[in-house]
Amino acid sequence: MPGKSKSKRRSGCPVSISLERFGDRWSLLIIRDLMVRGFRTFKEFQESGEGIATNILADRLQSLEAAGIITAEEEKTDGRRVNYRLTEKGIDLAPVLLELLIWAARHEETGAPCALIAKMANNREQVVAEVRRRWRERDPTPFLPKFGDDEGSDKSMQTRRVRNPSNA
Amino acid sequence: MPGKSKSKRRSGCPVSISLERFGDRWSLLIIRDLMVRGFRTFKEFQESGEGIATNILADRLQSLEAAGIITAEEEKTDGRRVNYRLTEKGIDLAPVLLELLIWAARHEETGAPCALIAKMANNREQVVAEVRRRWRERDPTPFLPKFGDDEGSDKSMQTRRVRNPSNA
DNA sequence: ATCTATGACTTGCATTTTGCAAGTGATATT
DNA sequence: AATATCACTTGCAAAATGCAAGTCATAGAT
Repeated sequence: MPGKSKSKRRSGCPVSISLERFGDRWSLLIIRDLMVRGFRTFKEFQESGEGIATNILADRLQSLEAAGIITAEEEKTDGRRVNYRLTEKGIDLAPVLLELLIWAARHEETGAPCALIAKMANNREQVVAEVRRRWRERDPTPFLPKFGDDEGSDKSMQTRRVRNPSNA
Repeated sequence: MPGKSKSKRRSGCPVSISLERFGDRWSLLIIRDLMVRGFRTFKEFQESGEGIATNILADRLQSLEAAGIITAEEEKTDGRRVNYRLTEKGIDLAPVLLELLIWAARHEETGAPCALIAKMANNREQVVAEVRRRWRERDPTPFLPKFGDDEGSDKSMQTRRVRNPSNA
């Protein structure tokens, strides 16, 4: 469980440390939803469609908060509701998510529109800058849709594979 | 266990699919060692210092092979030895690893030399190109050292934090 | 003021995955 | 033939996970 046991590190390698933070199947999905889908509350994550269990969700939110990647604060207008938000440390994961997205779109059968991915792959800096802008200005407009969860999304847009535009 | 159960996908999101492939604490470390440390054999991974158990190592090597990220082939000169190597799908993870490295070096206390990380952050394309070149030409020279595993590496080189050179 | 609904968690418990120690079998070396 | 090495397997206890069912503190309606 990432961040739960504050045990010793396996090594000083940055990659290893990163994996101790979010080397599980859920943490980065939560970060993704916070970053590009405008999610803020427990409920939204719970219903995001990936099927995370509530105990795991609660655990991960706490881990991420303890790691300084997200913050949790009460909504003033509704005392029941907690708003989660990425910290700067969290938003700095944007390039990681982007590369993960580009890789999978290129090598796996995904529900992501081919044209969109290609465009992002060719404008990484701009994509990251825009994501960052939305975060800074608290613009909750989703940056990316839900990518063919067998719902919504036009079938003709689904990608088979994206060519590698800058390989050698 | 990534890639073990060929169960249904949680969603068509590329990020989600990536995490199903290597969303655990070990897979990306194996890929890292293959990519930048010139590791080839089971033994080398086992002794890499992160302390992976042999059953997990065997499992991950199989998963990664099944996912088409690495190949396994017998050494001709020694029938016992298996040489693992990244496929193109595998080497295409270089940008992901690089971003993970940069993020952790910036936000966590790592054993990575500050100057080196800063240089890499400013020359991402070149770094990826060089890693790819070594892969293509089967150049086994390690690209990165072991990063302050409480051994080797000059203490004065250890990073505290790397400033964010391109943030706004 | 009470009653019902909602949002964010906890708890219990069965199932799965992990980590460690100890094999196993196929080469290679002596 | 004896021993060592390498790449795995197996057994088993410990930890993580998924699911269902609470709890608890607001909020809004009656």
